[in-house]
Amino acid sequence: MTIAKHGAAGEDRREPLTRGRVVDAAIDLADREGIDAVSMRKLGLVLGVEAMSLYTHVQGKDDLLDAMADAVVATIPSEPIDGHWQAQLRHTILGARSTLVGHRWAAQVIGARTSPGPATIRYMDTVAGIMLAGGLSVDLAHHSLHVLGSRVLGFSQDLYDDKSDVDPAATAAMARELSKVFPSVGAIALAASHEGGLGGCDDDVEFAFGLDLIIQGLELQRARAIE
Amino acid sequence: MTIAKHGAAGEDRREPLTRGRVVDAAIDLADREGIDAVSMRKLGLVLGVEAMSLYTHVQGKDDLLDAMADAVVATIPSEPIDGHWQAQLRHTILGARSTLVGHRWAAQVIGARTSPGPATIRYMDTVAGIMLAGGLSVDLAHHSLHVLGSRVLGFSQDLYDDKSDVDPAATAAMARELSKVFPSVGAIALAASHEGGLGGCDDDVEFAFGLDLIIQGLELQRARAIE
DNA sequence: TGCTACGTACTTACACCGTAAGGTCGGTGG
DNA sequence: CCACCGACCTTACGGTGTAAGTACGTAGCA
Repeated sequence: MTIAKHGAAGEDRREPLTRGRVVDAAIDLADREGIDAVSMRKLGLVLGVEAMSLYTHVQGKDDLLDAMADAVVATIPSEPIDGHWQAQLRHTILGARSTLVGHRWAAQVIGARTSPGPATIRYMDTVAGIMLAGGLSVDLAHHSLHVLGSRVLGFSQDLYDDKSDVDPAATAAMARELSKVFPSVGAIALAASHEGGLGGCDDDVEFAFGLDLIIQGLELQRARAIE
Repeated sequence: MTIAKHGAAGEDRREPLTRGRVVDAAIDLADREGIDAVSMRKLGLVLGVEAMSLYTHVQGKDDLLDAMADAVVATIPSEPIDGHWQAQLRHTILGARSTLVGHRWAAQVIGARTSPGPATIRYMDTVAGIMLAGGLSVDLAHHSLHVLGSRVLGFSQDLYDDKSDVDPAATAAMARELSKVFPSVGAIALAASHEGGLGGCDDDVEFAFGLDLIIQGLELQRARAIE
């Protein structure tokens, strides 16, 4: 009765593939057998489809990995809690970590991506929002984002590529655009695009900032233990 | 006159391959063309050798990657500087970072490895030594190693696998063995094997420790900016 | 000296990978 | 009705890691 696909008898017709189903299946496969087991052929097998059919919903393997990474980040819980900004921040970051721990491949994949997806930016906006609301300066929040990003994700991901082939004006314009949807991240990006010249961040500076933060904290702990 | 290999005319005979030459060439190739360009065939091409010949000196691709990672870590400068432990630590970590920045693929590769090589342990021993000499408790030094490790290498690498199929006694024995060559790391491992029960480290605890260190540091910065 | 054993390098072959190119349906809008 | 289109399949190409088997120069020893 119902419309049959191809040579099927007309009853076991599977529901059509979608980008979401492909990505979800890939995540599932990675969770079960590791990220290396995620190949187009094996993924097709899982979905009862030829490998090449996946390319109608996904541009290529890289696009698939991007989508997987962002989909995982999208599942990070983001309900705010009460309390001062430090408790909020702690809660949010631990939530992110526990999500990533549930997908052991995720941190590695996210780290290999060149630019963050929408969910990732959204998450950064949440974190940035907590810090700005807590009274941290835009500048300090910016540094913190780098430190915490590298803490959670295991690397430091720039919001913009390091490529310097864009002029500051264009970068600033992009940052303004960003602000409409993600005000906190936008504000940070806007500030960075003004001072940094090229809109990028100096990785060396960010690294040293985080390092000094840690060393200073350790000294505090040491002194506290002595006393 | 000299002994010719195979069909060669007798003069252009290349010097024999060694594990070191293979690894060095692989590092060179990765530096120039990225880690993805490092394939057994391409590496063989660079060395004027068939791909399979590499397997005489390297157990497989994984072994090669392990060796590459450890070789890079081995080039981290380790000359101590004068000053208090904080300056020493800062100097050492920044040195490690600048080495890793020179091999952009390295952090990713190290992160994907399952256990650290000798050079990596040696480096950890240097860092641990600075902290212990600086007056940090073994426990605090242990936590710090985790925080700093994940800061430099972009991940948190356990000294032992998480597998709990070894009894505490054996782990402790291994730690004692380790102490002979690497006293500082050994001391930490020994302490961990006593308290942790299974000799492993609780990743969640380590993560929270580092996170709190950072948050506490940020609050300090915030307050300082206000005043 | 001759013979053996071994290490090094080569050849071949296999199963897998990502994906370019093109074919074949069924459903839909003109 | 028909032309189109999107989902799916088929085939094929050049790449990957590596298991297995082979050839050969050298070292050790009789």
